[in-house]
Amino acid sequence: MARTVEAVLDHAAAACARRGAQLTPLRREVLRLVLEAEGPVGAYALLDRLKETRAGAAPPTVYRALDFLLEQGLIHKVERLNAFVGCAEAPHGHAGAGDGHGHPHQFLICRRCGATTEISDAAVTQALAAAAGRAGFVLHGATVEAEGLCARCAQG
Amino acid sequence: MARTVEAVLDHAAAACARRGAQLTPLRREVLRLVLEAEGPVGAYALLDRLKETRAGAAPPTVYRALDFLLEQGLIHKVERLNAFVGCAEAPHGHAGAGDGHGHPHQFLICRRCGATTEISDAAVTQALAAAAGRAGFVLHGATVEAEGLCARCAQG
DNA sequence: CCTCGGACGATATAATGTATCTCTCTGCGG
DNA sequence: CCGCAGAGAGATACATTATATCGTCCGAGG
Repeated sequence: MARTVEAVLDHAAAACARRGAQLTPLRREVLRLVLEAEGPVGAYALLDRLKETRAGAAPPTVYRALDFLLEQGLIHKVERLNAFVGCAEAPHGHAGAGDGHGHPHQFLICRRCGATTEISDAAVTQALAAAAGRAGFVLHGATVEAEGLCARCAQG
Repeated sequence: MARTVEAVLDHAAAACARRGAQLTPLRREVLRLVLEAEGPVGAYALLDRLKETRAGAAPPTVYRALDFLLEQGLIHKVERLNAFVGCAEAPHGHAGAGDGHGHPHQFLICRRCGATTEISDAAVTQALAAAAGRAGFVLHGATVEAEGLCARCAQG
């Protein structure tokens, strides 16, 4: 897994460079922390972890890095949790499309175990686009976060 | 408009009573403030307004009332804005269904003027249910918030 | 060399949300 | 009438999330 994360980081750095942005050591470190987390992580949890290697880290340190990573489509914010997760599709490469910054995606959030799964369902995206269009609304992006029980928790 | 709000409040009180809950004067006052607001209102904006008539009001005062109103399906929370709006369908009467607490709904949020429109699109709801089912996910509710330009702002 | 802009450090503060404890009111059984 | 249980609400403190502001460093380009 550690190797995988490093590979994703390298890939992310290359993707940023292609767009004229820089995945600086700090930003890379924050991205690593997000990717290494088991699920969605809060900004202050990241800050605590970041402080282990960067004593001077403060809230803006983390938020600036997170903003950058969001813009680059490398992470997503889970609005219902005020937390962040790595983008499941970032390794496959894509840039600021569909969501203003990022690709169309949806989250399935388990209320029992907290597991958060990213999906990218075309039917949902299309249905929303159609509904918005019907209202004369020009769609730039959407937050779609489902709550319920994941397959594992639903069985138990 | 004032008459309309009062009518909605009376209707809401009746709906609560039917479910064995009470729309107390405090809760009614908070609901009134939400309904009178032009768009989504933050909890602390409500608190400030509430203090005009209830000097002792504190954060828990507002949050408890908001929690109650959410449970009763009389208001919704807009996660992207950390703000609250009256439920567009509450006047027509419905109770905690589809969303864990509330009916399935979606928001269209204008990034220019902040206008927030509630819609209830069956195709979106169904597409999301289908996608969740495919992942073995038991859906309880969903937050669907689109961002873009409302019809008015898109024209200008 | 200069200076300009982006990234980052550092401090402070704002905004949002909870925990907890107490008090009061109300209805109800003794 | 008394006292009790439970909901609603007051009050303080705290926790969490997010932003504002200012200063410094450093590399790119003139």
